[in-house]
Amino acid sequence: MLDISELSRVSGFSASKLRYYEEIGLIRSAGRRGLKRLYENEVINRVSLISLAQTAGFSLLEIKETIGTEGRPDLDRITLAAKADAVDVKIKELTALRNGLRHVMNCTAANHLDCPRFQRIMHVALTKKRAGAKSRKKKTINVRSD
Amino acid sequence: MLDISELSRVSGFSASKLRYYEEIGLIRSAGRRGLKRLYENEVINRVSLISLAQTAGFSLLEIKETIGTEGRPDLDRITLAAKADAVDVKIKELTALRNGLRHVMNCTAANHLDCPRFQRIMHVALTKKRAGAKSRKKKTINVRSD
DNA sequence: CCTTGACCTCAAGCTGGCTTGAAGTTGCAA
DNA sequence: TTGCAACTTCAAGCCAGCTTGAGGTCAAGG
Repeated sequence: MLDISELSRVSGFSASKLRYYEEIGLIRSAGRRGLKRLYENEVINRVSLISLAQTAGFSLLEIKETIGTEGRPDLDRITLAAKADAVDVKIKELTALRNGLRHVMNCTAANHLDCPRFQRIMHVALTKKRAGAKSRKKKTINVRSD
Repeated sequence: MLDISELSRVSGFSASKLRYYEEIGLIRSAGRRGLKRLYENEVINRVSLISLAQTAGFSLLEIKETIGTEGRPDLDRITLAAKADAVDVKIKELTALRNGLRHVMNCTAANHLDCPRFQRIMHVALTKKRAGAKSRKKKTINVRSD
């Protein structure tokens, strides 16, 4: 069992962040010693995973829905599959972005964004990003023409 | 040349977002017709790239520093290389995350986060994420969690 | 020429994800 | 027993990244 300062040190999360996560149900303390929270060792894995999922761009709410509340491990295959696919899409976008950046580093074109080679590298990602313009559902929320 | 509603439709960005991006110097309008902004076609590539970079987790400020203000294409190799490397790290993390999620889908362990196979899949990413916390202290810390 | 509505500006508001601060409680060492 | 550092709660504050609203302007169609 860890107290909050130990968990903080081991995980790299501030104590306030850990309390906040507990408040919103992302992690759970196993009990108290007096007032003080006690955490099980498994929580370390959990916060690492949370951190990773944040890197992937998921909101805390999405993360909660995906990895569930601790102690209630009924992870839904469909949700998991959807998240895995979403991550996969992101991997492809980031790969294009990385390659694009690496090309630009060595590109002598005046305006890199208009360099044909750059555009070819980014093609899939860019056109996908643009494709959301109609029937969009995700991050850039429905665009009312005002 | 596009007006803001055309750019909005084509890019999937709301008009207010486009105005906001212009305000903070991320994009530029080529001029006005009366009051109304006119954008060059290249801006479409730019906003797509911005969107991609956001997916990669960069702040608008970082994006601005990396891709520069339009018309001033002095992209710095070192900055670009650093960003490309950062993206590369993220790709590796996301790959671990995706594989982890796909494993959990088919894993029958009671608590997935403690499943050894899951942990092995995520190992590199998880330990990296944890590395921010120096655990060089006198007291014996039981970081192992399985 | 007049209307219309798509644009404009500027300030204020909102959400997510925390941090900070004030004030209270407690385990533990002396 | 006392002292105090380390915790606690709860409310308020902060930043990024937008959106919303009120009120103004203007170019084009009737």
